[in-house]
Amino acid sequence: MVLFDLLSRRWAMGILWNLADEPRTFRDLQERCGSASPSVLNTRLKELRQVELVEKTEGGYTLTPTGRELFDRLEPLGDWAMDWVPTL
Amino acid sequence: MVLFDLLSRRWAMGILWNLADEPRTFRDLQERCGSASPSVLNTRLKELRQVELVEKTEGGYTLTPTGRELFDRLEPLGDWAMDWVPTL
DNA sequence: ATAAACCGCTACGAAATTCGTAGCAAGAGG
DNA sequence: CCTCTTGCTACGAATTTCGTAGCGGTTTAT
Repeated sequence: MVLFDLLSRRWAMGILWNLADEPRTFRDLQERCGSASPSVLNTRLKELRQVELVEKTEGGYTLTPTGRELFDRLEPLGDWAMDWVPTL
Repeated sequence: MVLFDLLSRRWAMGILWNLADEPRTFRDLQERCGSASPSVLNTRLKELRQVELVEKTEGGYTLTPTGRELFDRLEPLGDWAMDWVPTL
């Protein structure tokens, strides 16, 4: 599964998640992703841009239309997680 | 995000995906996950069992009810990926 | 009963990924 | 100028994953 392989790289899902609301700068993303190291973050952003899920605009990094499609499928998962985590 | 952290470990999603239809043996899972090394596979299974998403029965490894709930949210993502991948 | 095959899993060194920190070049503002 | 912020690179250390070998146990075939 190509997608799973891509998403299971560290911070990949977190990036998509944090770009959902509004464009974010590099450093903004960094903070929101538990202070991910800039090298990994940059690598991940390159990968996500290469497959056109994320793009860079003047406002910062943001989701492409395709990226948003993916996010829409990712959101239920995140929502479900909110209810699930406390049960641990 | 605790769930994202868990799922973004190698093979985690693949395991859930492959347990969806029927219980699988250790070695069966191994093949289906692109010949993941037994050490990682075992580590991942331990983790997934610890949070009770997966359990071990006489028939092999299988999803718990909670695991299935998660899978139900994961499936749309996989389905979407099928349509998406060709566009690369 | 013995061999052959399959099972779950451990061991362990090599390879790849990620982390953490430091810091540079470029642009904005004072 | 000087300072601040931003995007990003560098690089060694720490962690994760890989690949392969193999052990002990159970079933199947001979």
